[in-house]
Amino acid sequence: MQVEYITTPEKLQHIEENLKSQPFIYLDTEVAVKDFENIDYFKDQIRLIQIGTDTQIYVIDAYKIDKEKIKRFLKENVENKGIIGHNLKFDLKFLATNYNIYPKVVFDTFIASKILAKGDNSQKHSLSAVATRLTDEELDKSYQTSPWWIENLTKEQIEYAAKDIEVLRSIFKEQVLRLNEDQTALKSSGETFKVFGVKNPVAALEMSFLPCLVKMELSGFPINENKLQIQTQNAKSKFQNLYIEFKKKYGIDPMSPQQVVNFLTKKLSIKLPKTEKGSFSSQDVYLKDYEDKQEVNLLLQIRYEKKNLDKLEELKKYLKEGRIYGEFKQIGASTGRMSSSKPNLQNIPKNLKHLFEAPEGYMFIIADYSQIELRIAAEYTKDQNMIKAFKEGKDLHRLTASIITGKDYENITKEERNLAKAINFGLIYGISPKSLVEYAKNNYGVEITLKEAKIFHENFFNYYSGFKIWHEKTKEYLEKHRFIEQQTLLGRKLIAYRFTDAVNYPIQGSGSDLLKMAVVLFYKSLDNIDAKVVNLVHDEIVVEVKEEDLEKARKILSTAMEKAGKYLLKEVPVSFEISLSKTWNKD
DNA sequence: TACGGTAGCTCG
DNA sequence: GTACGAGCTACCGTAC
Repeated sequence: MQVEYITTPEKLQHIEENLKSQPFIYLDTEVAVKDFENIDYFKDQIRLIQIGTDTQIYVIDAYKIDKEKIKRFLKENVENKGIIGHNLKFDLKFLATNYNIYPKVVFDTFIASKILAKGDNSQKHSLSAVATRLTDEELDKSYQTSPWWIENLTKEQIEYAAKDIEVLRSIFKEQVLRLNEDQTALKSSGETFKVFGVKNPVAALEMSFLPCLVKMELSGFPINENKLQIQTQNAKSKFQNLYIEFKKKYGIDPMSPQQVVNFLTKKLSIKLPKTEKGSFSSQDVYLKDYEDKQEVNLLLQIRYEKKNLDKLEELKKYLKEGRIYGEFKQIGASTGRMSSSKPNLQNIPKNLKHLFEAPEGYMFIIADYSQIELRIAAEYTKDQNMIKAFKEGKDLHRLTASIITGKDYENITKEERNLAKAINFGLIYGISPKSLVEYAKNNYGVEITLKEAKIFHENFFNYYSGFKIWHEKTKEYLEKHRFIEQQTLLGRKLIAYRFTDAVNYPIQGSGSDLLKMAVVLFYKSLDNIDAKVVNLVHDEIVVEVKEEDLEKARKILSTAMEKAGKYLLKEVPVSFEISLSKTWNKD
């Protein structure tokens, strides 16, 4: 292993010569983080920057060289090259905050590993786990959390830092081979594709998306701090008062499921259904029928206030100067969807969305794809009736309502439409008539009998026969082979063992392909416009934009969403809503 | 006291 | 025969 430890500006200048001809480099950083649970991307400092070519490894000590000199070096030798690294979101965030460096062409072996796992959750994707799986090399990660802030690093620390790069080389090469084996009908293009020799369109998309995600995390999501504080105080006193009232009146803790169940069944003689584990369940939906009892009413109120309070306090934990800084996993679900945490910005209750507010002089553009999963399902199953309906711009829920009830399209009631909504969504996931009864009641407040559910189920499949065929084929294949390898519209491979997963994964996965592609296209056309994506929620994009750029940004976003839709869906048109608003609540 | 599982809630 | 994907909090039993 050829390792050079770089501690002077002269040495730094010297390696520039060797880097000049490299179209891409391997990169890793070590950061002086004392508490890995609480990383501060804005305060913590990069200690080492490891840069590798196929023959050389340079370990640059950021504590020994003037910051401005390193910055200039990175600007000229790193920012515009292809960057290969493992879990690059971490390194790119620090390069941005420490040195204002934003590479655009990247290949992340962590993301590649997740793509290659095809949705298998049991696989681990740490650098050492990937090394073990793909190469003959083993990696000792025990130095990862060693003290990277001490003045003179040990020889072992430097060697450890360099070793990561060495492993990276073999992993990258093996991954490119494996990704390229997996070519699909759809061809990809773009810089990422060319620089790294990657032909896999899913990899190309994910790698292009990564720098967008870095920007989004660093941007944070603006919130009205004042409103947040006041609302938290209100929620707190409201909850406390109700909590004390309940405890005084009934002598039990309303937050203890056990005590609540005992109280409801013994004292109020309420019949409760069982949970999966066989204990009684006191879920809100089962208590709705007893709302007129004051005990139940108070309990439901307490739960509602408690949820609000929890979410508000969770938000406050991650508040910094009027913005919430959350984290996203780029591939958080096996389907390819993102997930969000610390705090979770993808499950903000509707009644708290108004707190998110663009700062003075800025606005939000809120865009979401309409009935996207249903459209994807139509594309996927090639169901002619559903495709036709979407082409004609029909209200799909209303159409389904008329199909299952046999009534005219024009005479469908609100309740019937709600029921159809339940069926449309349920069918995507392979719902059974039995579950449909529950689902319709719990989510749409529509009560039907099992017999009715069976009829609706049958009517649905008879009309949307493309679905029936697709479901049957999938079921048959699964019975024969035990598992099935599905594919999203972009070519993301997903392995399913259960029927419900087999019909759901490609649809949910295609939705995530679509959203990511729209974001990538948006950033590509943005030029010098002061706009940035501040949140992504599966089928929704929230952009913060300077008021004078509002119209331009709206147009660019609209074009991006349309283009992504046309690229992925050939038979079914996409449709989306775009609204301009000061808060996350659409005005 | 620490940890993991479960229930219950939010979102798509 | 089974609707899908996430994350967070609180409770509660178990292990130390």
